[in-house]
Amino acid sequence: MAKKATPGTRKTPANTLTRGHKKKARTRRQLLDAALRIYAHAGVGDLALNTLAEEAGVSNGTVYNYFRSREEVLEAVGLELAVQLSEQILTVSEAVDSGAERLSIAVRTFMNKARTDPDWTRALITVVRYAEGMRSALATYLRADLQAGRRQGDFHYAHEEMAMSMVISATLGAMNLLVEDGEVEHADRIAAEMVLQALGVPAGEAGRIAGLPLPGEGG
Amino acid sequence: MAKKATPGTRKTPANTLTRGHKKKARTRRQLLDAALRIYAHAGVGDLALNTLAEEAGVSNGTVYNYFRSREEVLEAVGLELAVQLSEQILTVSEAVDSGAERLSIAVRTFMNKARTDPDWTRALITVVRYAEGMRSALATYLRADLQAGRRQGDFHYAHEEMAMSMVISATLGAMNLLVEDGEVEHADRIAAEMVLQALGVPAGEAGRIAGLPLPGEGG
Amino acid sequence: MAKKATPGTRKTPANTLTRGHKKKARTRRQLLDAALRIYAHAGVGDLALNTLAEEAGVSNGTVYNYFRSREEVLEAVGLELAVQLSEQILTVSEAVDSGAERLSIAVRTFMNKARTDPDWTRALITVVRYAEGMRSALATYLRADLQAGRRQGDFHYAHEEMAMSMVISATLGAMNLLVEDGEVEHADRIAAEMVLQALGVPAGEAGRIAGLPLPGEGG
Amino acid sequence: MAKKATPGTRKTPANTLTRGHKKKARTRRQLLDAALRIYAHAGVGDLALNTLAEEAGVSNGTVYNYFRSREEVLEAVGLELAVQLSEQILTVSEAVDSGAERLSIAVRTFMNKARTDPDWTRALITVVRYAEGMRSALATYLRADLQAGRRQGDFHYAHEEMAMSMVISATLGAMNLLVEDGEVEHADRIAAEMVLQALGVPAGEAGRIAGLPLPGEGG
DNA sequence: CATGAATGAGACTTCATTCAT
DNA sequence: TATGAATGAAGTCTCATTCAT
Repeated sequence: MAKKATPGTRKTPANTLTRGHKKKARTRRQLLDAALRIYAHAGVGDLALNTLAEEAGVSNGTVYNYFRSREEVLEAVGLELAVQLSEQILTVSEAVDSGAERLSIAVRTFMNKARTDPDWTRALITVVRYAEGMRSALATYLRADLQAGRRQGDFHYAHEEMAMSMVISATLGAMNLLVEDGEVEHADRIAAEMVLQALGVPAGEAGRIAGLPLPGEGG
Repeated sequence: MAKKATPGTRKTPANTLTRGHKKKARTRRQLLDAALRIYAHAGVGDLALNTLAEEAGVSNGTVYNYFRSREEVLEAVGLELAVQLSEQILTVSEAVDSGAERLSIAVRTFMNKARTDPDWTRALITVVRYAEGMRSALATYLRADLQAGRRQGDFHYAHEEMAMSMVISATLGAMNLLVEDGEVEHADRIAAEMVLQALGVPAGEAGRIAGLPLPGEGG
Repeated sequence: MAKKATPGTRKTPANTLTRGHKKKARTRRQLLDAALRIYAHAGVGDLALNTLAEEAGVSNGTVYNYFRSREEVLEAVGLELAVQLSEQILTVSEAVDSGAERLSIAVRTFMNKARTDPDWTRALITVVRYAEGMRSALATYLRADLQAGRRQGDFHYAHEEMAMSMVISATLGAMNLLVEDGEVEHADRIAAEMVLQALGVPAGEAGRIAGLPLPGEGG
Repeated sequence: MAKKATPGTRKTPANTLTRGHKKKARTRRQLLDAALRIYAHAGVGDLALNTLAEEAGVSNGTVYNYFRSREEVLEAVGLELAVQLSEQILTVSEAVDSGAERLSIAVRTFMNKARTDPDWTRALITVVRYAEGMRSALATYLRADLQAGRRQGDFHYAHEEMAMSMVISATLGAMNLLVEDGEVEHADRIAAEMVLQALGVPAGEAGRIAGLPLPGEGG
């Protein structure tokens, strides 16, 4: 057939260790990781399955041992991202009761993630745009904090869905700015402060909450 | 670029088509309008030139008399939308000096546009996502208002780019909510109020500004 | 891309005359003819559209300018064959009133067709097997003759559907024998005689009818 | 039957598997049975080895322990069906000497089989269409009856191959009608009568023979 | 022998683009 | 310029077959 490269077929002298035993789980992860890498550098529309296979180092047909269709790949990637998202959110702010503080921590965590892991962030933004369902996943975590903040007298918003929509959009917008246009000093605090203010927290209080040390930051 | 004629693209070199450019312009507009209609109901990835030609009522080959490639069509559509956007913005708030009020008017105008013209709104959102340059067009108008508001002591933001990014994202997010999830009472005022608050306007003042009658609303 | 042959694409120095004006109709016919040729030499399952395109001398995508899917190609080929079939049947036996004679003429005509045009016959057999609807087309013509023959006291059958099924099957079986196993002397008369007898025509009478000169045979 | 050896593919070199061939034979049978079930509900083209393995309850790789290729599976299925066919034919009409009666019994037996076991019948029809060699297997049994009937003065046919071809085709056609279009009263007798008449048996005599009680029918 | 993940050729289909009329 | 048939690269998906375990 005179192929030119045949990257992931038979010889693969280097990754013999990948030929182990938990192959199935490993391959699935390779595929999902590869998909996230592609998302980070291209749009959803550009996730071609042969590209995905190549990036994951498997052959064309292997993708279909794990997903029944292209659509299912996209779903799975979205789900994967949502799971990673949950971990981001749940790890942090476990011991915090204030809804405002929790929201601030969440916003700042995401902003910092955007700074330290632009690829993951780009993938997230891509998926959120594509899969409206992703927003629901985000909203689930958010809603509790919004309601807590309101109960606690910190938040004053007229319409919960609008509030959630704007918090999510604004945060993603800020993350996008960070990822695309480069560094901004204290971007995480600035973003958190604006979000808090948007929800009715007075400027001074918003600045104070946004300036609290992040849990685990040692301080 | 340096092509010699560039007939239907951008500059229309003034020597070629002094005659018969009437129909030409009309066909071009048909194509752009058709593209917007398609954008509204599908994504960018789904703008097939076949479909575009059919929607515009011309044959597929004709598209290439006006655009050199699909890419150029997308660019032109983005530009077209930017122009319509300018009209939206400039028409309104001409006689208003307060940056905060001007911003409020802009946000509310867009929100109302989202309510009354969902197709145009969907197209706008689609294009903004696709063409990052679109954000710049929006930012141009926005920056003046932000700076005015700050000069006038209404806005207090720490980082102008962050502020612009969040205003744009939040507004588009709110528009999207309106378009996809249906009616919200006073959505325009709620959105404006939140945006103003995010920029540091105290709650009461933000509510007052967001509640002012829109110019031309008769009131 | 380093393709190796690219067989049916551009050069084709011989059929420059096909580049004429009635291209569309011509191409469609090329495709249908090619499909029949393929049917004759392979089964329905082997009608790959790239094979079809190559056989027809057009490119891969051109097929889809004429048919929306592979399924539609198969349908169209079946229909085409049915039309040619009608012509076969209707041309002959126009002036004959006897149902038995008409049936005999039909059987013999098909048998002779099998002798003189094995490819067409193989294609017919292939399609009949594949598309059950084809049998209906045949049955339509047949039913009238069966009923006429019965009214005229020649046919005596207990169940019309069974009778039609057996006439069709038997005739196609005989055609298949002719096509696959070679020459048989007076195959047309033998087949007609057996079919008539199966329908209750006494042996002598069946032999007589089957031996009548065919219309247009000059005799 | 004479079948007990032939466990693996074709020749079974006699030295290899003198032990443990019990399970092997069982798996092979599972595969063949599964193939027949699939044939009954789909075409030959749809017999995917994946599906076959699943239907047989083994993994896809296992198929290749019993057959060297898909082609060989198809052959084996044809052979298997031929064997089952022999059983059908030989069981019946052992004590009958008249060729006409034997043929009548055979036709009626198959017709009844079509009524009581549509799956087997569909598989048979599928295989006959696919494997031309199957017709030979049928012809072998048939030829003896045809010749006996002719010797005994019952059959009068002009060409033995044509006669066999038509008997087989007509019977299969009638079976197909029964299987696809549902019940027909006395379908077996009607079919037998028509076949006998086709072979030159006078109507009354054909009716009488076709109406004889089937051996084992208790009559 | 059994398993089932991996492979890759090949089929179907879409669509941006070209070009003769 | 307008037309629309033709093109072919590229993508989605299937499935017979191989092979390490």
